Amino acid sequence: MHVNQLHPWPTSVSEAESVQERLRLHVELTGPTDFTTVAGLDVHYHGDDALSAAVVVLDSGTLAVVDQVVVHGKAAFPYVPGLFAFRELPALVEALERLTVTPDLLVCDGYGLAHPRRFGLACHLGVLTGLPSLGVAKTPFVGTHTTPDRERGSWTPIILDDTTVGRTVRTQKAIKPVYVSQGHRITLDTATAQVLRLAPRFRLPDPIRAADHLARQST
DNA sequence: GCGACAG
DNA sequence: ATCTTGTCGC
Repeated sequence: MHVNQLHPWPTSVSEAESVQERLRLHVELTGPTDFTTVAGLDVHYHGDDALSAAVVVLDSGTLAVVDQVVVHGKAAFPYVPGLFAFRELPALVEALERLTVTPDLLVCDGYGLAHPRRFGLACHLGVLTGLPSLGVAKTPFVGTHTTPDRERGSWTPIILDDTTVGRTVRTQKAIKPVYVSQGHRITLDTATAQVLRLAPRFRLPDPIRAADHLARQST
């Protein structure tokens, strides 16, 4: 698939923050509710700045693998909370470009709207590709929230500056919740429903698990 | 001011 | 994220 090229690559924290402030204006918070194929994205780090970026496309109904790509590269930015996306973006974009199919939804490992400038990795990948996207994180990052009930499917809002920016979602009974937020061209209801549908058996959605496994195995 | 801070 | 041992559960 084709991905719009990244704008002048930031070389400082302030430049990276400017890129986020500019691109965030393109985020759309409504979109389709159903998807034929779904891509999971994840990155595995080795040593200093070496990394493997994996994308696995699954059939949305059967969860069978349709296509997969691994790219080996280097972190493109130092780790700075809030600018985490700049580390993995070039490798993930290259992996997406090498896909033979265009997925209908990107399921990203990290945050989307639940971000200090409302523009986490999931938003960034969504805007660059033009595809619907959502973020699933394993730990809280910004905002306040309460604990959801222990039943699978229960959730609570994540609030930042009096605005809902995501949800804690219990994907399995009595298992730690995940933190879901919108990326691009998707509603929070749809993002929540998709995460639950894609995580029928484990804490994390199958597309992310598949990408995680592929990135690890590729070492 | 200090610590914490997606991966 | 990674490092590494221990522990729990299928």
